[in-house]
Amino acid sequence: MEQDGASIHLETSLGYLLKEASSALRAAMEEVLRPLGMTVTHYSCLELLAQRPGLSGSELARGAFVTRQSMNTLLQHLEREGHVTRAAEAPVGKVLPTRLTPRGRRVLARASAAVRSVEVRMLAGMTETERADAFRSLQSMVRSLREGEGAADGA
Amino acid sequence: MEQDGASIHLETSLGYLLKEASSALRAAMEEVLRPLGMTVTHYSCLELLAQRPGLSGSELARGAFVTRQSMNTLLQHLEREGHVTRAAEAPVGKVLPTRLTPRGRRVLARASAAVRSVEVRMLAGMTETERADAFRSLQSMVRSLREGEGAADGA
DNA sequence: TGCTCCATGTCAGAAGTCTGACATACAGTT
DNA sequence: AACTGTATGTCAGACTTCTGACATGGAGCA
Repeated sequence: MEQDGASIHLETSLGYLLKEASSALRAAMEEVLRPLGMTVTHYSCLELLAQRPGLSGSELARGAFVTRQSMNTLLQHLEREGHVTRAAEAPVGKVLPTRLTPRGRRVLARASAAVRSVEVRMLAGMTETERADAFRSLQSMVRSLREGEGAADGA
Repeated sequence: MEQDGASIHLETSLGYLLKEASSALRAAMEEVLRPLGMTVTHYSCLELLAQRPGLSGSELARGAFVTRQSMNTLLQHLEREGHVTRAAEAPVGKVLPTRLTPRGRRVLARASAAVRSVEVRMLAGMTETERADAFRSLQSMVRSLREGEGAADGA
């Protein structure tokens, strides 16, 4: 409620601000997705599949920024609800291609519109310059962070 | 790994990029925090308390971008470990001020250094212009998203 | 004063995500 | 061909966070 601002270097931290922005976006997305019975991860998975049909579970996990175990759980859920289909046998290796069903496509259409409205609102409050700056600097951030990661987990 | 580029508008979405950057930052932070036995939320709470002693649970929750229920759970945990102390009685209203213990301060010092190294790495990969651009545009994003939050009209 | 509205702290249960572990499949090397 | 390394899918269990609900304390107003 009351910011003195003086001693708070969290307020000047780019990392903190990034988290704040991401949190605000997520909250806004969840707000419009909830009436549709969907979560953000849910939607991300479907959107990914719409744009790149046949993605594997692991690829979807990377695209949605969760572990492949979490994505596996989600996929089982989505398959049970008839939103996606997975090959019973792997055509090659162990990779199981996943695809949207017509029903999944319908659900996604509504969700996509809802999410788009959020992104539109976000962009509407920014100048053209700010949008370009945001894109460039965020890409730079990702690049920097990925560079020195190697230590812990693979890939 | 390979972008066909044509149909993937996720790659040009500012929202997706924001999520990607945030995810990369979070992963990098968790990687350096794990050896210290801390999580990001854990650290956020302590850092908040160091900079604004006496914050209430709800205020901490907002600062760490979690629900007050989650923060409550975390605070009980932190109190049991002797990292923070909470007044048994509310001096005013129901608000329970929380403070760091000397031990909490020591733990935070190490965590803070680790997190700072991540932020330094992130900033090092960006030009001075990019940093300023990132700050300005992210603030703009947050502002836009917060504007229409309560009014989740039936868009 | 009494009433309404809002914020806080907390409990309980549900849901989601993560880590750890294992078996399998392919590529590259020897 | 055999071995090593990497990647995938999956199961199991633990942990974290969330939603829902309730009681309490204070501010504002009739």
